[in-house]
Amino acid sequence: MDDGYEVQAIERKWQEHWRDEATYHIDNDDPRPPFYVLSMYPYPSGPAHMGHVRNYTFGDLIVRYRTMGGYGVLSPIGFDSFGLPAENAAIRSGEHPRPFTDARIVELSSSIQRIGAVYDWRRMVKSHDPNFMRWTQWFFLQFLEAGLVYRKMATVNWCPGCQTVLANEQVLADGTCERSGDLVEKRDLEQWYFRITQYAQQLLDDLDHLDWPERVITMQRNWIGRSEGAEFEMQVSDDKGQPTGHRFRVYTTRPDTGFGMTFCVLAPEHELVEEITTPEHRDEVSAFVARVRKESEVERMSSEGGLEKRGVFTGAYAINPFNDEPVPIYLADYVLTTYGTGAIMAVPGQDQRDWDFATAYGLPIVRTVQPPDDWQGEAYVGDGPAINSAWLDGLHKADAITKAIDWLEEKGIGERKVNFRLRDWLLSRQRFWGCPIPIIYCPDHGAVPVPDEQLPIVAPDDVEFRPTGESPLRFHEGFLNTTCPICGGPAVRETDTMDTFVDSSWYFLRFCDPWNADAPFTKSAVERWMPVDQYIGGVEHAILHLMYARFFTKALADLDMVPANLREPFGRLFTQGMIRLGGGKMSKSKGNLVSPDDYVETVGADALRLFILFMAPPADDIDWNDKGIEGTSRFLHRVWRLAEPESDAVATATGDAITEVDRAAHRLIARVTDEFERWSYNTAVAAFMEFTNLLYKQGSTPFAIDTLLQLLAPMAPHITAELWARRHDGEHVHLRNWPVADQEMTRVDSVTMIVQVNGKVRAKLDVSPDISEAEATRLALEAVPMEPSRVIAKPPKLVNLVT
RNA sequence: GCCCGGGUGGUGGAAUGGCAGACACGGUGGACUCAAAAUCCACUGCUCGAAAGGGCGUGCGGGUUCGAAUCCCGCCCCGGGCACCA
Repeated sequence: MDDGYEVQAIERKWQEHWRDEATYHIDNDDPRPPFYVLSMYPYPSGPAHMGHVRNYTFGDLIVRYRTMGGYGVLSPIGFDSFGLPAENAAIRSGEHPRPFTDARIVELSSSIQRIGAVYDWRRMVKSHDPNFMRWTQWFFLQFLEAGLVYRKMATVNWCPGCQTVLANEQVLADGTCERSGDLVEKRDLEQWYFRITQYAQQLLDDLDHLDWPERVITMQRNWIGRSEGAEFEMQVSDDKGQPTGHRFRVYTTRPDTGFGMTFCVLAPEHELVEEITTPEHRDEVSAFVARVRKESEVERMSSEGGLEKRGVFTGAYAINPFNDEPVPIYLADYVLTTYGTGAIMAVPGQDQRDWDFATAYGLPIVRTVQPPDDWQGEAYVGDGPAINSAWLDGLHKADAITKAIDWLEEKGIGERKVNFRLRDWLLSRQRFWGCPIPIIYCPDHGAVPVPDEQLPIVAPDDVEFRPTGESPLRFHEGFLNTTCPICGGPAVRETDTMDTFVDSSWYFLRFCDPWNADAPFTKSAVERWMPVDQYIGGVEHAILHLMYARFFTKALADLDMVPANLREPFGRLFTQGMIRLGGGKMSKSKGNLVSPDDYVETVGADALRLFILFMAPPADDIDWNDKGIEGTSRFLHRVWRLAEPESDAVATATGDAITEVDRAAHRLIARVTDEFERWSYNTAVAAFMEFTNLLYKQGSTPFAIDTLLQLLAPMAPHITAELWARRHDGEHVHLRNWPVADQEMTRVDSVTMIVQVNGKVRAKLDVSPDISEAEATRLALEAVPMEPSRVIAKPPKLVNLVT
């Protein structure tokens, strides 16, 4: 269609304008009130896909909206540029990951710019930039000094596909790697950890003050997994109750059920297993322990059904401190060393799994809580009076728990204990393309921190990638060999690199002060911008990234590197829905990416942005199809023909229509502003369409058109910029203030009043918005003559006549 | 199993106790055109009816209410998270 709307030329022109004029560059001394908008920095995987377009469209429209609202908006972007895909490409091609990564960054940057998203590009941050790595390594050393980093030998999750260990958070429920999908194995390795558990309680408590989606908060809460209970000591004995001198501790959330303990279970890896197993059970126990050690997490968890095979009797007993009776000690694979004490008291009467185990092994079951009369089930976990429990009898759950713990404490064998499911964050990765851990191993001085002045430690360029996937750092003599910072003697470097989630745990702080060469940032720059006012990203980061970044922020505040009152990094979080294709996740590895380029090159970025906004509410997942993109493109052409000064497609309103149209414009301001605040972008697009349709019918006014252009400017920035410039002598719509609705003008003269009979619509009347109840009733009865027994009048909306 | 979401026309969706289906896609018909595209206009939940008009309708079954897509109870289905956590 030749209406003069030359999409390609116009979009290119304005993108160049915003870039060359540095419209969205912001300085730290900007006089306007600060507002920090951030979309999660992307992994540079190449050109943008639809998920990026959606993410950056939301971010961009907020940047432009808040700027028009009078804020000095910080809108930075960076790249999460370390990671496995680049390293895997390097293994395939033999080429170093750096040029590969840099090329992907150029591609992604250009396609982000091509959808019209604006940033302060001067502030760009890249994880693999030595200026950034230096501080990532420095934070590691600061945390080490503060006792928030430690090294230990542990059984860890090993992904054979990625050839590296994984944090617990990176292993899916089915025991596979969240990245490669490989079955995760167990290995014993000496690894570095962040002591995130030290912040477990704070990470839990501070969730209450966040303006975050409820489901993300719930996911974090569950992941932290706080439970209250008691830990107490048990004496190992023979079958007669004669103590052997061994002791172990158990953790329970139900100390009130102690009288119902009829056996104990230790984890197969428990340190006491060897010592307490009696000679006649040794063979069976050894075989069992060996088998469990060999099993992967998945096999261990999936051995459902055959409970008989999941446990073994040690021959030893422990004395139940509540009634001094000896109870048998079993091993079972479902008891984990990593939670609680690795040993439990089993109360089959009140725990279904214990019930099942007791049934399978012929162990006694004693109920210690009276189930309700109509109770049909087996183990009863609900509340009720204690029974068979001597001095606890008759007490209800909460009181009984308190009394039982008091008793354990009085006896000096136990105490109240809070446990968390959250475990420390394993940060070592056996990969090349990551930020090296700045540690030197000296034969005499052990693990020694690299001195600050030697930072950053950057991996060498002359490396050879092995097809096995092993990190080249492990074989690079030049990198490996160094001297001990303490004694100067020969020493070797740590070859592990950091989890890339370390980079993303502080990048948002660097954006506040990205040019700083002497420090990661100044406190004042952080104070100015943080916390992020609006953070935007995918819900897939609900646990990993968002938990780690919260931990970092709290730790940095406690280490006096950011303002002490900065307890949370992201005040407001929005998690957008995913874009799928045919029901499945869209991803590069599945090869089902739909490229935005095709649409940008035809209907243009504005139409694509508007279409994605219009398709669904921002939080909803979208199953991609382009049915309808013609609709938003058609709409923009209608706007063009309406607003272009040379166009005569739409008549100018005359007479009463002028006021009517201007009033509608004021109502549009009120509606769209409200919808922007509520993230109801799909209905805001509908409002623009309705308004445009109205102008086509009623005729336009300059005020109506200008209002439309200003309100539409955040969503469709190019066309509105062009039309505004043409209408207003080269002025910039994005530099204007956001319009404010005139209350007087948003008033309507008449509204539709519904007349119902018994809740069914029988008539619709046009009435004044401030009609009285009596008048409304009179008009209703006039429209539907009858004698109601009751009248529900809700003027001016409706009158319901009840017979 | 537990915890969150969600289920509305042919399709995406709108409506947070008060006109169900805004807006858009698709479809049908018309105008313009030599024709097509584009554009513009009208209609478009199902059903009975020639029409006027009526009946039905928001996963299923109950309930609360003058009035329920919306609130409550029970169930079914779909998506996500957690899952032997003691």
